[in-house]
Amino acid sequence: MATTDKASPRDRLLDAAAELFYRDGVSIGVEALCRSAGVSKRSMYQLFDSKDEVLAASLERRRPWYEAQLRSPDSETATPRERIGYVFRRVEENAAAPGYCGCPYLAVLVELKDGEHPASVVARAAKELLQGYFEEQAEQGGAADPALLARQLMLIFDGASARAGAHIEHLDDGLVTRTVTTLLDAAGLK
Amino acid sequence: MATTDKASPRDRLLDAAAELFYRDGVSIGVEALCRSAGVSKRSMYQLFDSKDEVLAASLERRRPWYEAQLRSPDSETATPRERIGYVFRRVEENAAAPGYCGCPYLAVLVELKDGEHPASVVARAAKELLQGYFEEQAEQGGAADPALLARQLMLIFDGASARAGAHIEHLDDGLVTRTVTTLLDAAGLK
DNA sequence: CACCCTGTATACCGATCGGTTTCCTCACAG
DNA sequence: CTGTGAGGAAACCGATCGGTATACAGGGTG
Repeated sequence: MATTDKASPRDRLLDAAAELFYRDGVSIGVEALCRSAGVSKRSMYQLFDSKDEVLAASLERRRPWYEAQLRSPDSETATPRERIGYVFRRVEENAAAPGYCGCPYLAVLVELKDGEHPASVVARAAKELLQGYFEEQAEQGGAADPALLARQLMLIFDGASARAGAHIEHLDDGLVTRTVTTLLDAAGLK
Repeated sequence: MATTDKASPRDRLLDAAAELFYRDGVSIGVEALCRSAGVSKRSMYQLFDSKDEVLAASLERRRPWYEAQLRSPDSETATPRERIGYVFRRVEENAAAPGYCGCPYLAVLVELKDGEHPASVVARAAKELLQGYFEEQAEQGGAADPALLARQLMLIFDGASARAGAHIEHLDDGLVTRTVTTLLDAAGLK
């Protein structure tokens, strides 16, 4: 889609994989995946050992981008409260976009019930990273129990992502940010 | 499994479906499903039009049980706050049980990205029912904004279910009930 | 030119998918 | 006893699954 034709087969494959796995689920076939990427199955199996590895690699590839997206741009001047708020404003924005299907990492963890799956490992790491970021900010902001607050924020993050992705909740009225504010206040975050 | 051999093929089928779809996901095959239920494919396709209908019916069948399970036993004397707290204590208990895979309705909604799927309709109804229950209790308890509180509680419910089901969170230390208490307090629930 | 090296296209593999059909057994009604 | 209908066992259907192998086209480099 956004992938140029001059990109390497590997990049085309991973970009197509990220999009298709996200939109259609992990049960999308190798045939359809390769067709969409403009890459032959031969090349795919030359670059990766299995479809599972492609899925894992596509998640891994998106991680830095996903991470950067949640990081407040005015990272230097912002307060911890602002940085946390920024994450959830992004969630509300993303959820409103057409084609939103929730957090891709959580979706993969739910779809692949197997926690040993290579893609599950990547997804779990992404989740832990965000939780670590929350905890860091909570600590910096003087929260009474930074670890607790971080876990609470993850509950909201994943609950909101899952429900918006399943289209049983609309986050366009500040539900998430208001809820987060309540938790931040209760935690004593400056 | 727990199903007796004297149960009707329909009941055996739906019980096996509920268990297998929950544990292994919706991509489980009809062959395995029928084998596990001790029912021939012939009978299955005589009772239902398609595998999708079996899935939907199995969710529908579990709904009254699921619902009753979340309803406080001392329904008459309990306060709204106690009734809401009861739901989340059940979540914490269930999540600790081996083989827990999260809320089956949310899992189905995530796995079947198609919101028009018959099973998605059933799952969505189950979710709306719980949310309605929350809203009812919130109103009865004098919450400032009952609809808002109900939606907040659903965020926690689904976030906790999904994360515990994906085994990236353990709810055995009261994380959920403590978070809920914070929200109930902020909402001014008596 | 020949020689690789990538990469595409495609046929193919055995297994499984959702779904249909045939056959046969067994319980019960007359 | 015979008839009848329910239901299990299993063959079978075309399609698709993940994965492999063969054949061929284009672009460097000697």
